[in-house]
Amino acid sequence: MASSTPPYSINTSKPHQSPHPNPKSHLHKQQKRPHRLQSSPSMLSSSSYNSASSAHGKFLTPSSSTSLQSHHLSLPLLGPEFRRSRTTKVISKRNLSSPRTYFSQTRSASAAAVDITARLLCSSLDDIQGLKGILGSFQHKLKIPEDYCFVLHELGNRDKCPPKALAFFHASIPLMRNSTEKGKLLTAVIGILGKLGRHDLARQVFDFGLSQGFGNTVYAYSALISAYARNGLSSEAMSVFSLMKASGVRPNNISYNAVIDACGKGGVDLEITVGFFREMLQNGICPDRKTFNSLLAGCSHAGRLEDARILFDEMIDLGIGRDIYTYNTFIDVLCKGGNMKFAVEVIPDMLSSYIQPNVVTYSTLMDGYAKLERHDEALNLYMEMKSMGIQLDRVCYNTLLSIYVKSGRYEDITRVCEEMEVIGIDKDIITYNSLITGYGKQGRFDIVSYLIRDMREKGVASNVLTYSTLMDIYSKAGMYEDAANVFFDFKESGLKADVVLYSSFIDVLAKNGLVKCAVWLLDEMQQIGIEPNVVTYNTIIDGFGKSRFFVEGGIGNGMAGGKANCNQIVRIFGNLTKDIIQPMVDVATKKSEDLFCILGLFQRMIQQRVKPNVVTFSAILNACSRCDSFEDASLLLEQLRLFDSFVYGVAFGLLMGCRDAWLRAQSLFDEVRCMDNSTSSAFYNALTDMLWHYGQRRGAQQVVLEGVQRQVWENTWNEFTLDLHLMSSGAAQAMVHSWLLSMSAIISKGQKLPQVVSILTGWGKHSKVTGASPLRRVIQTLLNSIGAPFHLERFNIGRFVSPGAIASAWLRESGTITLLLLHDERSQPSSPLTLLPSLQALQL
DNA sequence: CTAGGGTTAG
Repeated sequence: MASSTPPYSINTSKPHQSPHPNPKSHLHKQQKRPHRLQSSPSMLSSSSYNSASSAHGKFLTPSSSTSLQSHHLSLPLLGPEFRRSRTTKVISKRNLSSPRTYFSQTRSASAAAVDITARLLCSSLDDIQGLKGILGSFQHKLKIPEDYCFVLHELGNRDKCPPKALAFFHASIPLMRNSTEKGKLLTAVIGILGKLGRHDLARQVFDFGLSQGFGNTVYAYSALISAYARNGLSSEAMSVFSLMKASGVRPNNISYNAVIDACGKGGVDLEITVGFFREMLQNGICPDRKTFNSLLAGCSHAGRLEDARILFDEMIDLGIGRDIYTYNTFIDVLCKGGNMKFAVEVIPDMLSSYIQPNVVTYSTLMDGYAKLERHDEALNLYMEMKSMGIQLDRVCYNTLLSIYVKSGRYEDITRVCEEMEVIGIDKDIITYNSLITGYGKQGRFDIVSYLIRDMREKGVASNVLTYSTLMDIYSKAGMYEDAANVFFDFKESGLKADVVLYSSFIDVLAKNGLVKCAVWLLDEMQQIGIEPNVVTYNTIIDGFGKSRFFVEGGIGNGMAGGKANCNQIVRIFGNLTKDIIQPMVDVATKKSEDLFCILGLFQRMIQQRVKPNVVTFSAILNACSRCDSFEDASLLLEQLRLFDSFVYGVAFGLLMGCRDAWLRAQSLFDEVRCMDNSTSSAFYNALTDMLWHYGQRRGAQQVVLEGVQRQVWENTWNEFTLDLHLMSSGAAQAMVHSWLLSMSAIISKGQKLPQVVSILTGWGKHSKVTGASPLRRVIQTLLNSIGAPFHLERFNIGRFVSPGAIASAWLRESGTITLLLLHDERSQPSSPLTLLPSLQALQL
């Protein structure tokens, strides 16, 4: 095609994924077309993953760097010394030995330990004296240190109250007889605090141990590394690991496993993670199955399917063996890549190794299907799991809930909640966030408020996702002031913001045309070290020209050059919701300032190497439609060239009425069609709107027909019914023309129209007021202007109807066809003029 | 010391 490879790929992959764009494609949608298999199609061609044809020994020698493999780990992961230094049996056996469990600790605990635990569980927190009293009365019966560790574990597992565990620790330390015993208690409390998500307290108590001279042990360091690992704080874990070595404490295999685990979870570059692994080998410490499982999880996180498969195979070759964790992690890698076919094929493999799939296996697979929107298959697995007698746990319930939320099966949400209640599974923050999303989507803000109160009562702490979710649901409902208040509440929460939180609030601002405010927020987030991603930018670009309210003194002027200021934003939103409509000082000035802002954004995107995707293009096209002049729009469109000359060529060509652009447009349309419906229809809507807006009405019509041919808008076009509810106003208007023309063609062939022909506009997707659909008004105006004999149905204001006979008579009138035919304001001569097939079919 | 779940643009 006429394109050179664009400097950026067009895709809508999530920023944290590592895309491997199909080099042939301009447009690429990750969610629907997982890329992992594309990069190496033969990778899993055998149903047996450890077949002889697989990559034996790849970890032992640097892999030959073929183009397909160059992005895989080409590493001598295991040097020859590893092979010699161990027999596979020793490692296998070590892994098979029963792990030290909570159960074994329970057995070692004395009756007194069980008693004091019960007492402490019902004692109140603020009563430190009481705690000391209880401890004093049991002291002589408690075994040191085992019983104390047992109590700590119990408090952690059952009470889930970090301060109480901490208080018990501090009260118990003086009772320990030496550093070793103190160290054991310290390790226990660090582990518990880490488990409870309080890595901050874990660090404090660790530092306390160090200062008191009993913390400088391999156990304490490992526990702290693991505490950070659990909470996804990989850099902290790595720095503790360094500190450990600097303090002269030699890491053991648990320390290495913990740091490798932290890296895998925390999204550390896989090469760095593997670096720890190599170091481990160099220091003569044997990796075990957990090491490999953690490495595998690292591959999963990084989306490196091929590396995961190599590891998965190597585990057998090296005699490490696989366990349920190995299989589940590997299945997860496949699910993350969307390769469900292969993911389910792992099950027979597991069974032949006498490992039964468990609730984790099922929830992984269910979620894999759900991510591909294959909800039915996900629910089938749920049924299968139930029939196998596998009890759902909290994670699995949450997975199920998210499937119901995504698929809009709201009545099932209630059922699942009741079921959880009956079984005695408490909702956690993920459950609450899902429920908030679900009920928010239904507009049940009463239930949302109840959920927030309920969380507070049950002591479940909100997290940053709760706030982003709330902002999103309020924003989608047009409750912008509520959305803004969520952001200000967040600032007082003391939680750490992330890119999604900022993007959500920026979206709220952008939806109200507050482009400048949005850019201030962009600055603010960068100042506190949060990098914007393509979503952040797309959101702002899309906000251009959306201003639908006026503010005293103008939004720009009052705060020009200043920083984002909460009070000012509050004031703006206050005015917004009070419907204060005051004349803007100069609307045109604001718009040109905003345009300037947007142009600056493109530069920032390029500087920060944020890759635009098809949504960026849609946003730019929409922004063009909102420009005050053709010149401004051209200026904006020109920026598209920086990103992708091919897409630019098509858009600009169509805008200028170049017939030649249609050939390239065809291939662009085909690429867009490979993406999911909402993504592609948004692009068609944006492109059509721009063409329509700038007078290229025949061009707009052609784009719409291309879309119809490719079924971009589901079931939009029937012979006698037109459903416009998924279309933008330009697209809808172009569509009405085409549809009426096609009916006219039908009539001219001698066919009769049915009793009633109708046009559906829906009620408007994001309209604040029911029935106040802008689309409906646009269509009404259009129908009036051409004198089409349609009227709104009495009890369905989203539907225009006309008796077939009347429509037919109107279409037969002499001037009607002329009215319906669309023309371009600009056209440029083309080399052999060809009518598009879609237009020929309509005999236009 | 190892596995699975929740959020953003169109």
